[in-house]
Amino acid sequence: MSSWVSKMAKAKPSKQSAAQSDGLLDALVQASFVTMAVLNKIGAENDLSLTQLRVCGILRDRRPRMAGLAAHLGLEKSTMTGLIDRAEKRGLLARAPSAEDGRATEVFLTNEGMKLVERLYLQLKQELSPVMDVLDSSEQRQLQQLLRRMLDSQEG
Amino acid sequence: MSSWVSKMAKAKPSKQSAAQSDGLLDALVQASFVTMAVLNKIGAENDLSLTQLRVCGILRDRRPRMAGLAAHLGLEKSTMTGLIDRAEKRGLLARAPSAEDGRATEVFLTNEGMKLVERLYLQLKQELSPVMDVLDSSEQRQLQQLLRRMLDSQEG
DNA sequence: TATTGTTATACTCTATAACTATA
DNA sequence: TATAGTTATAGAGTATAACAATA
Repeated sequence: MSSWVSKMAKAKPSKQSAAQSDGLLDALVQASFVTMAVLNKIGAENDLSLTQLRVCGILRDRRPRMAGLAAHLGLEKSTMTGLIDRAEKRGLLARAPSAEDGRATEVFLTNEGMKLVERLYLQLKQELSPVMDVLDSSEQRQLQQLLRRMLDSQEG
Repeated sequence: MSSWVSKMAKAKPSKQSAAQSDGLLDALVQASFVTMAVLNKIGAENDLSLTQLRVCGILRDRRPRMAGLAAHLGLEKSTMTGLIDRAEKRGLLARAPSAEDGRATEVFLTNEGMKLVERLYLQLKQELSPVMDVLDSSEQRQLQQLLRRMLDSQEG
């Protein structure tokens, strides 16, 4: 059996019996954990949780409402309140009442937030480049297209 | 600029100015969030956090010590204590003193934990299959190899 | 002395339930 | 009545600091 959610060293090497699709599954999961570890690290270095980092990334070119954000992230509305509260207190983003719906609140990045997000994106690129650059330019394009096709099938 | 950590609908379509490597970066990050969402959902359905799910996956074929586990996950020792406490109380795993080092504690899955992990792995396979099956068999092999090469370069 | 693990403490993330205001 | 958002509360995840036991 293959290693699933880990690449930690095994005590004993196990036999190679996984089906092909398990190999892709494991690779996908492991790659995700590596990517998430990088995102987590970048967040931690800037006092942002993974969720807050993600919110900032979303706000980069959008101005959603609280409920829309919550739905997109798969979180409860009440969870968003605290999340946005803390980021707002730090000056990264702000709230404003919606012009169309008196009940709704829109969320958007402040100038400081925008500057931070640009910095974080560059940092992300830097930290993942060594991994991506193991592949040559043509392979990178190939990988991107394969991933993109999977993602686009997800009601993209 | 591309969507980075999100595939949420944009208010206004922005211009296509990202370099090629940004495209791969975004695809990688988005694929990771999709994968993590599936893992999170499977965990939630079984009252397991992402971290606990991961610990169970690691314990599938290993018997690490507390410190090794913490180092592998990038967490503090004290965090592991609570994490393992809760899973142990649920009967999923257990602790035993190390034979070689009187200070060390080994962690391993109980029979119940093993049964759960096998079930979770099958569920993960089922939930990610629709996404992976967008690609044909040869493309899947290609994707796996590209990801694997990136992962193996990471001191694998 | 250094390492392994736990305890105590504090803060963030998250969900549920109850509430207010608007549609 | 239904929806948008907040508040109150509780449990889990996480880190820091201090500690006990062993190496």
